[in-house]
Amino acid sequence: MAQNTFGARIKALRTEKKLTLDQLGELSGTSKSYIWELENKAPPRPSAEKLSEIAKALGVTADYLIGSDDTTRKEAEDIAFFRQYSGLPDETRKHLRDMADSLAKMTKK
Amino acid sequence: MAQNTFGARIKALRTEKKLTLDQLGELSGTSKSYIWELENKAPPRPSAEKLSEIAKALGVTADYLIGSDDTTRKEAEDIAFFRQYSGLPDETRKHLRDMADSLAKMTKK
DNA sequence: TTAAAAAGTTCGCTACTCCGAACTAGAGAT
DNA sequence: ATCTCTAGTTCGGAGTAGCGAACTTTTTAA
Repeated sequence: MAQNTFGARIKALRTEKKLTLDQLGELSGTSKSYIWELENKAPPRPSAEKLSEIAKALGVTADYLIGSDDTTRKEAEDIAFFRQYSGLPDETRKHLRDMADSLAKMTKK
Repeated sequence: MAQNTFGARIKALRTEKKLTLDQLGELSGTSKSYIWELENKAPPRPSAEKLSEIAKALGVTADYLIGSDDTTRKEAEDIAFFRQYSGLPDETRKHLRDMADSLAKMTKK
């Protein structure tokens, strides 16, 4: 059982994505033992670097994981997506927008 | 002279807001000596907690300071604002939206 | 059932974060 | 020129982040 908000959020996201400790460790440039400690030991005080990499690997913002503000998970995912989108090349962004249009039409009628 | 992107961004924001090392330290729950080290020593590896508090004090996102992605400063400020806005009570948000409307009209004509 | 593989847990150690306190530089007043 | 106030800089050390490697538990395969 997670001992803290931060750990609980990581664990929730990790298990939902069906990642093992090892896999998330690899994805975020850290170790499985440390991921486990973050999830289960209190209080966790990761470096900004680790936090950022873990958040990126899980597709949310760092602030959501920290829980420093009351950003909701949905918001965190949206912002993370927006950020990723902003960094894509022009053509890819257009591609994405087109797909969004199609999807919007499908759900509308 | 700042020795790294991270430090350069903090320094730029701090001096722009006319804050001293001491003041930013106070605002972000840290010390002036440490703020100075972040600005001038390489490579800085602050804890997530410190990073988050400093970002909040400077009104930008943590990810912008880290420079882990290519989020622009404008984006970082917008996102930080959006986040803050989202956490405000209904009435205050309405208030803000009204003010935005007025401002929009003024700039339009 | 049981052997092997995968996932999770523990722990000791090294290296680095972060602070306080002392020091230096600069700016203004007299 | 000197005094004072403020801002910036240096540094030693306490405490902890984060790792690897060994260990335990759970899952999978036969």
